[in-house]
Amino acid sequence: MADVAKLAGVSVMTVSRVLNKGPNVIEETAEKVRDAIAKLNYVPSISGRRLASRCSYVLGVVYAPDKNTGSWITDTQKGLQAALAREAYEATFFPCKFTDSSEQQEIIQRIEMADIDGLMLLPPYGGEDAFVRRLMDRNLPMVQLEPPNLQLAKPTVHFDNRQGAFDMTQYLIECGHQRIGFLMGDTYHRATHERFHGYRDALERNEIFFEPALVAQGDHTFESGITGGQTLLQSESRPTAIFASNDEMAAGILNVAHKMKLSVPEQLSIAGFDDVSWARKLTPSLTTVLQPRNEMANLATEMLMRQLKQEENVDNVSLQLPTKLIIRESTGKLV
Amino acid sequence: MADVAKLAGVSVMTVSRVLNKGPNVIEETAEKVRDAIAKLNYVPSISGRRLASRCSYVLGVVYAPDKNTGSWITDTQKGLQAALAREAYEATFFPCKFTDSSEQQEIIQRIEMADIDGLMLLPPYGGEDAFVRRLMDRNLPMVQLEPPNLQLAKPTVHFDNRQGAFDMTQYLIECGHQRIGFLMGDTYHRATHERFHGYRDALERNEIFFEPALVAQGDHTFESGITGGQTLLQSESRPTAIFASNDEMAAGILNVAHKMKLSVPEQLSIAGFDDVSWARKLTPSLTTVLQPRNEMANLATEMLMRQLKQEENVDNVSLQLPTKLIIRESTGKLV
DNA sequence: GTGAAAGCGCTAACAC
DNA sequence: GTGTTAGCGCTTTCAC
Repeated sequence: MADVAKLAGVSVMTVSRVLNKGPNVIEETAEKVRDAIAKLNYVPSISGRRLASRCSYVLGVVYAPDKNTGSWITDTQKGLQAALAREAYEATFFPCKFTDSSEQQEIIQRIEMADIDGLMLLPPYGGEDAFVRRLMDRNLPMVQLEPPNLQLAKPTVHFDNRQGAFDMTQYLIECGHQRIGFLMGDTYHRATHERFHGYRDALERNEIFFEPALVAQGDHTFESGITGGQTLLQSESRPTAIFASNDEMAAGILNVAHKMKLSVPEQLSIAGFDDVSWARKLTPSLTTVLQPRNEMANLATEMLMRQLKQEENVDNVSLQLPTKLIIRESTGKLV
Repeated sequence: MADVAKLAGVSVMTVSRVLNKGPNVIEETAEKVRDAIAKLNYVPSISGRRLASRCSYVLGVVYAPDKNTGSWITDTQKGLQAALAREAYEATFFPCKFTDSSEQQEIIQRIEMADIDGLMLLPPYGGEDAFVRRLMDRNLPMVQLEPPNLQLAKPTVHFDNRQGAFDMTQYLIECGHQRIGFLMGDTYHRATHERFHGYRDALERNEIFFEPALVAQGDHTFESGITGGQTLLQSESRPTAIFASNDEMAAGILNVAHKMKLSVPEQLSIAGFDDVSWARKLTPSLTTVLQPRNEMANLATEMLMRQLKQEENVDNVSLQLPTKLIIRESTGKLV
């Protein structure tokens, strides 16, 4: 930078101002500086800037690679990176196993060491989790995506799961289904309850009596889709449609249906939730509820950024995003 | 750090030495320093270290989120993060669209700005690509994962695709198949040719005459699996098994088979390559070839690290990793 | 074994 | 509008 200043015949301060698009630089001077920069092939040192400005221009992202079997990470990264590129920020990732507290301690240490300006929490983190509370104590600007618990998690960006599930159930009913099974997800997660509510809302709206026997408990894994699917399909009064609380489980039910020689959707409709990247690649392709995850990450990043720049206090912001019904081949009228 | 030094009654230099596990610190002194660190809840500033040591402790990863429909990124991140955690390094990601050269210019700028110590290139990058060459000119330590072209890409870590494809074809033959279709991937990619070679090797070994009519051209997408599958299955002398050059395309063929009411694997065996995360969630679950991608990333990271530490010159290293046959439900004997 | 001095490349604060 | 001074928190170098 000193070289640039010398070549441009100005002080380093002016160079710095040009670089940061600061005010108080006359266009003519700025031009000279830019010329010098180009001539010297100068690239500013982010480390120097970080140290001097006490700001790292890095956002941390905490996620659980093993739990996020959906496209959470990939989708999130897309939205995140789009927002970051605009602001010349970077991201650094903290993969967690989401298991024991000794790991939590270690992650917290890594986060502290990493020198980040803000933190983004992906599911299954969030809410009242001891882990999150410890992070909040560090009072690092933070935003939680689709947290398991909404109350204790502001600021947050989350989906309207209830409406999404309502839409799906309503659609299945309109297809002529009256006996609609529901495969629940992990009960500790907020979205699970919301989706179940949406399902019940739609039944009620259509004056269909809710039958507990049509509900099975899963845990969001493919395997639980298989066992849950078996439970529901082997019962005497088998449902004509099953709505699974996520795509993984729906894939498991698809597998069960195949083995029971039930053709989908002619004899059984199957729907999922999430629209993971491979939902459309299943056979038959899966009807599901799209969560605009990259948009979520984009918005969350912007929120974090506004907070960092002190443009806005977002402590109480809780942004809710709509979902979208994606109708594919796995659902339809009974034949 | 100055505070720690004062409290421990030593100089900052000694604190630094303790932190970096440097030599020339008597255990007793080190203990005092550690106590002070604990008492003050001190966390060293990575920015200060970076600036002073002219080393960022960050590795860059270039990848194409839209092209990597498989589990490349997720798997790679696992292996990468495991290796990084050991070395107290971080990673920063550069998502690319892999399209026009104006984007390439921009990415190169972002890479320069990012102040990274080394670079890891994920497919479809690598080889003789102009983009890569420009990166190499920066002479930043670099390692390429499964590059499209091996010759111009050292150092590299890649899979033994030919052997993997041989194993799969051999297995299909042992299942009793004689007419085995092959769905090719993008021809610009090295792995495509290797897999095709492996397929032909196995045919030859078993004295099965190679029939060009049994080969269709795809481009690694699900859609090309559908069109390719249709081509192969609508031909008069339809194959009894199809080996697709990746899982995406195999999923497409599965879809075609379903629509043609061909039961898999009773009437048609279908195999893929890659073992993406959702291969086992297809119905029937997909027989495929596992690439230990996280191990690859782990090894690549270590190579890069050794290079950074000048422990080893890896300029000519080209590490080849074995693949593994994963037999699931989509293949079997003809019924 | 330990410490003092200098400086990494930048920006904050203020002076002009 | 622009420059000067000081210092961010660490490591390097060299002296002791």
